[in-house]
Amino acid sequence: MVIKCAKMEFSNTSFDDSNISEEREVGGRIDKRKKIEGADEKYKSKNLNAERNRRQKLSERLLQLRSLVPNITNMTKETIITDAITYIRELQMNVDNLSEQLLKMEATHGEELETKNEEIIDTAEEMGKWGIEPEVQVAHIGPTKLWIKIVCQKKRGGFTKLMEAMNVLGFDLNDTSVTASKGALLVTSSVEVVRGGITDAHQIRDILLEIIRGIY
Amino acid sequence: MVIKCAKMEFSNTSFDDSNISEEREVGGRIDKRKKIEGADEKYKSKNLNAERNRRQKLSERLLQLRSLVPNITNMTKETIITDAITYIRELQMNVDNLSEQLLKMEATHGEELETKNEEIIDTAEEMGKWGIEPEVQVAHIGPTKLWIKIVCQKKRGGFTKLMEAMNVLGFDLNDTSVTASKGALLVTSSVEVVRGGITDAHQIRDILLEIIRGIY
DNA sequence: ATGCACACGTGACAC
DNA sequence: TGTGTCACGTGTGCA
Repeated sequence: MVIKCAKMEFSNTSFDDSNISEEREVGGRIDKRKKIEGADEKYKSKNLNAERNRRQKLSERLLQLRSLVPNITNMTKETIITDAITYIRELQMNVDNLSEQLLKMEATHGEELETKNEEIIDTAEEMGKWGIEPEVQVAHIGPTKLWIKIVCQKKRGGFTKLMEAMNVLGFDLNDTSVTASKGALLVTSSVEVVRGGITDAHQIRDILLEIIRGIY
Repeated sequence: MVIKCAKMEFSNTSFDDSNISEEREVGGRIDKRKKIEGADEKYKSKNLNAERNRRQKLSERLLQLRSLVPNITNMTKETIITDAITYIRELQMNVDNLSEQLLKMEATHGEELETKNEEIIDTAEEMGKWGIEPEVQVAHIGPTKLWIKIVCQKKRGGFTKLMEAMNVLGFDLNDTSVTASKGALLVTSSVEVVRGGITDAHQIRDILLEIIRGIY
């Protein structure tokens, strides 16, 4: 394989290469090739500048890529690309793991909700099977004393929420009896209204209805 | 800038280049430069093969990088690197978003746990302030009838868990009274043991103690 | 024909 | 000394 000498003979015009004909920076190094050049400057390849621009752009891109990759082993071209490859693989694994964890977390949340819904369905079915209907009764048994009867679906934490709600309403529970049976919760309670709490029976009934509806 | 013709004259030995002197694959294209070559083969640069290997390795790396990036705009070297850069940026943003979401989710979970712990501490402090101690009493009031008294910290869902546990133990709750006060929960219940459930009072007491400890 | 992208072989360095 | 990396200027095929 031989390249003909006649075709290789060339020269650059002194115009656009005047800035680099004297000294050229090449990756921090100085290309002193000009020192062995002859004096004849005649021919210039057409795509010389194009090739220079192409090389420059490519080097810039390579530097950009270099700046993106944190793990640096070497400054050489090949290692830049290799590091970029390993970094991309790392990032891909990272994304996979994270999305997997996120999916699991969402799945557990969905599971919880699902089991809760199943519980509700179960209790609702059971209540319906036994002809038990949600019910709230409120009756005055004194100026600040109330008798309350609640029949609702049995649900985890429902009783506690009911208790908290009644505390917030300003009810002081004197005595409470709870019976859980057939998927339903029967609560009878004698309460005393304190701190200017609500005393109107109908209003209390509506509020309690809202509460036991809000639980589900 | 001129490169001397004498220095550019060169040739390759027919040995290690015999496989490529006839035809060379260059990126899917065929380099037919050999057709204009002369017949003189004398000089070979020392690092010719080294440079060839270097270029080959670099091309391989570039191809690897190419295979990793899904979004393809062009097959050119520069676009390969550009696409890789944009892809890396995408992956980084992806990782950031995912980890942020994960952090938020974990934070909400941690919040819940924290509030639960705060609740426990509060009830424990309140109970201690009022001199209320956790307590479980079990007494026989018939062959298959038990009277149970439980004093424990008030905790969301604790009562329901207690009920479920007693259901699992084979207890049928005839009547139950619950009083929540001073951060404590007082439960008195008369239950009937069915389906060959446990009837030994001490054993039941230990189990109930384990349960109310397991709740927290 | 014109521009573009590429591989090639080479000299110059750096370690 | 050699080994490896680089930029360079080209030749060549393709759109």
